[in-house]
Amino acid sequence: MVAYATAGWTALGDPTRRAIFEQLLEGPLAVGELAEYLPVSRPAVSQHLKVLKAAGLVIDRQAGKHRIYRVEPDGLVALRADLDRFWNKTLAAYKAVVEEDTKES
Amino acid sequence: MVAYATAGWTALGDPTRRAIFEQLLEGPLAVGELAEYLPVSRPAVSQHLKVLKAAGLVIDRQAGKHRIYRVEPDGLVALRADLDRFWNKTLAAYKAVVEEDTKES
DNA sequence: CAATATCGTAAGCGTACGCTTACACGTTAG
DNA sequence: CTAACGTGTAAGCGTACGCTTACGATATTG
Repeated sequence: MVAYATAGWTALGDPTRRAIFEQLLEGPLAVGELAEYLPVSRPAVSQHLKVLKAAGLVIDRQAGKHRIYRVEPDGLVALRADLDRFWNKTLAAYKAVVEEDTKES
Repeated sequence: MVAYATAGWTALGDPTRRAIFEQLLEGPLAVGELAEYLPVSRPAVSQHLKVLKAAGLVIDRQAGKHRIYRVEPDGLVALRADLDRFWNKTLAAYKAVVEEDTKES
């Protein structure tokens, strides 16, 4: 199994979703509050939250009339797995390049 | 400074670019060879490589008629910095949640 | 029960963007 | 010098997708 955080990469590929996610890193917020920090409408935030939730990056909780969103580690774990794999393979490639350069003298 | 790998996130946000990048993780390739692994045309690959290069994720080297692309660590370093920040803040948020739950008994 | 608040979703629109075809440029070979 | 190969880029097209407005659903309040 190679494991891909396809949904995660796609989710954080959008600038507005990154902004939403970064804001939630500062603490849980309701959708309406979240929208105040952003230059887009509340429904737009709702739609982005749906994507972030599907990627396991946020989780929501009903609190009276409000729906509180907060960050969740699951999606980040998958992204870290991918990124670590990228990193290790990149280093291996670099090592190969260095050895190749050393060989020719 | 907060540092954002904006270009990196956007670059790897596209599935085709991720496929290109993953292929390059297996070793350096020319544009034409790279295109053989993918369901898109060679010019499309060229355009994606331009984006990946701007994000510091790949680097190119002229080799005769061919132009060899290979992965580069710079872009990954920036992504790792962002992801580590996400991770730390997420853990801190979780810690706060646990303490809050412990308080109420 | 009516009224208000908070939110999700449907519908529709506009634009960014990923793709292809055609062409231009540089390099190598004959 | 011509021909052929490998590639980048311009032009154009089609569609995915991010956004807004309008509406429906649920939960609290009076």
